[in-house]
Amino acid sequence: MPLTEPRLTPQRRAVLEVLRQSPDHPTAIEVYERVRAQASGIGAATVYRTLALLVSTGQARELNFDNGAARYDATTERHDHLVCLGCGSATDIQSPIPAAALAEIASDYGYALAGYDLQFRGFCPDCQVAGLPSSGPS
Amino acid sequence: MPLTEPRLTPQRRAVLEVLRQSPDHPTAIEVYERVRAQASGIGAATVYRTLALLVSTGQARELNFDNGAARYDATTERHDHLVCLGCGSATDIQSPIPAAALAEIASDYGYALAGYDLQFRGFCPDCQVAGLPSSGPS
DNA sequence: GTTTTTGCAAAATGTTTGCATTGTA
DNA sequence: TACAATGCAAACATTTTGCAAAAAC
Repeated sequence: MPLTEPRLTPQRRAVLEVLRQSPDHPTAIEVYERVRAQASGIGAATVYRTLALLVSTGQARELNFDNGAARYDATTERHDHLVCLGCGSATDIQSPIPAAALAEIASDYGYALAGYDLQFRGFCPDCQVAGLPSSGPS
Repeated sequence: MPLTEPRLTPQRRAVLEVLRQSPDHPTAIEVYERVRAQASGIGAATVYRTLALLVSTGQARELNFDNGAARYDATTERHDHLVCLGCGSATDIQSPIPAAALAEIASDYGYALAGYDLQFRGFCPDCQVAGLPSSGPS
């Protein structure tokens, strides 16, 4: 555990920059590749460590859409996601759940709620079109 | 791809049995251990393959609460989960999102919705009590 | 007897960690 | 000069896969 504030090193700055410029919720390895593509050298372990740091300091969120790699989001305000079953893209959307519903669930089960994660699954407009020709009977 | 129906082998039956007797959403390895504990021999790969088969045939659901191991649920009707941040336990709950809200999302974003996953995070009653003494300032 | 299923071990995947080196207040 | 941060490689955890042996239709 560090005794001082975490430093904003060039590597950390680059990771945060890339994440903020990435609306597509990249994985750690995608962040790593994008940082490298933008000139500066960085190790994969540093990317993992930096992403964990950003999450722990509230500057990023970790997303778990499936059991593949974790994805990261620089949008830290509460929001939900539409995840496409065709192309895997994830779109930010606003939650349709009223806060009152949360409080009710909490009290019903004696839970102290900290938050929730909500993902909708389906096919995005592009994949609906693309899927039509090949989805017929074989 | 098999040309015939999947067979209900003893191993597959044991996996399904164990899962149905497990309300705690076990991981693949936990299912593996429980099947082994109940006498019959089975390999881990068979458990993974069987769980995937059960999910693909609609007899089980795969849960992704965090980026650890996937967890499995023999309750296939739509439901959501309360996940405890203290002990990791997961409780089934009913909190359906109104169909009207789903329809609105679909039309707003042009998605063909297939479903959604909703997990609440918080502390279960036991962990609220247990957490109090040790959560003070250090 | 042909096809499916199993089980093991190896490979693949995603992430974390040990540690020597580098950077910095 | 302490402490923090990096980068590499090794370790780790989970899951998938290749393939020969076993089982089922």
